[in-house]
Amino acid sequence: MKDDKKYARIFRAVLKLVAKKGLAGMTMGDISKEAGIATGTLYVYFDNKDALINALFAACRENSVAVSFRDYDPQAPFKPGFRHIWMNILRYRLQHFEEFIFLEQCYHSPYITAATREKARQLAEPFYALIARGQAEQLIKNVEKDLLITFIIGSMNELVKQIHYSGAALTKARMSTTFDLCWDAIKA
Amino acid sequence: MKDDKKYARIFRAVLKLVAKKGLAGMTMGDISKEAGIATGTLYVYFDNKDALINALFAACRENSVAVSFRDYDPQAPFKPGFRHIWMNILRYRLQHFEEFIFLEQCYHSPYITAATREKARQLAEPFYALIARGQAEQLIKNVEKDLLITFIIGSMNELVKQIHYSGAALTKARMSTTFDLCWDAIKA
DNA sequence: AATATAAGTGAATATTTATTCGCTAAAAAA
DNA sequence: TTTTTTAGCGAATAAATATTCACTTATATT
Repeated sequence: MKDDKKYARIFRAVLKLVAKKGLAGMTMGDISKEAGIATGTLYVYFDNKDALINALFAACRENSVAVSFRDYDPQAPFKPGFRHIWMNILRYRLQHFEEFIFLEQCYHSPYITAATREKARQLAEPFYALIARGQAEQLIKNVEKDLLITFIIGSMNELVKQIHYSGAALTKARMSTTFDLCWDAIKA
Repeated sequence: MKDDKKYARIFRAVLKLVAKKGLAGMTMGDISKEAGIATGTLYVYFDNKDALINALFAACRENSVAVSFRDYDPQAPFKPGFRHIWMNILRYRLQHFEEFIFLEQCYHSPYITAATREKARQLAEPFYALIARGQAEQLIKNVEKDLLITFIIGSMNELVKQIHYSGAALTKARMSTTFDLCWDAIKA
């Protein structure tokens, strides 16, 4: 019986390796060694390297969305709700930096199939709904949602990298400051 | 005598291939074929694949900074000057999307050596100086420069990708709108 | 023009890496 | 318990890829 814990170990190994060597430099041998299993065992769990990466990508994307909306109360006023989600995302990406980098690497990689990509795109729906609400309440600029979302996510992603690599501590003050940048950009 | 035009052809081939197949999927054979030269010739111009990629990375980084400040008048008032630079960057990245993607791919790649990376970092100096001026004139929030720069660049990069992939035309109106998002975020 | 030096070639080689396979050990079914 | 099925192994194989090299062609030097 295939072991769920083994899937987890393989995934963890891949995340660690991608952060260190990039999708390019990571071999199946590296993965098996890092996971503490035989190379052949990887092929018991996955058809090949592509399948492995696609499976991990899908899992990470799904997880990412779930985490974003954790403890979000749709009844609460817009701005605190938005702030809560924004903080969720920032915190999670910083605390699971390897997962974040893996996703980033995948977006422009030929490993990810069109099908996997399309699934990932659909997961963005809740974010569009969120922005739509903000615009309906006239709290957010009436600008194309695509532009707003990319602006929000893009600035955050780069901030995550900057904070991580600079080794700066993520104080509450710094989080608030960076959120304010974002909010001032999009507020009506 | 080594031919400058051949360097250019090799570089152009790499940019095209990376956009299509990623740093990973691009072989030396691919490059020579795309550039219309023999595989061995690549080794006349570069020691190996790593050296080739590092050289192109350095060239692109330098070019990127030069382009950013093209026609910038330091005597002009801050906001129009900043806007000019911002537009330079956005336009260039959209018009030279392959170059942009190549740089993005390199940042997290093991191909890029620590030395190359350090050189690239130093090129960012003019941007820090620009932000410093804006803060001195009290036009820009008094927030850590690192955070501001990553915010500006991060949001722009994601916008470039979004616009490119959505196939949306880059109208003047859309450029103005996106600049306003950025300015509202950082203005004092 | 003759000679020397350097660029250009692409098939051959070396290396790296994904994948397979015969086997053993464990787990499930009978 | 015996049998069957499945997980796990890692050396062996196959495929892909970087790099070399003996040779040709072009360019510079005398």
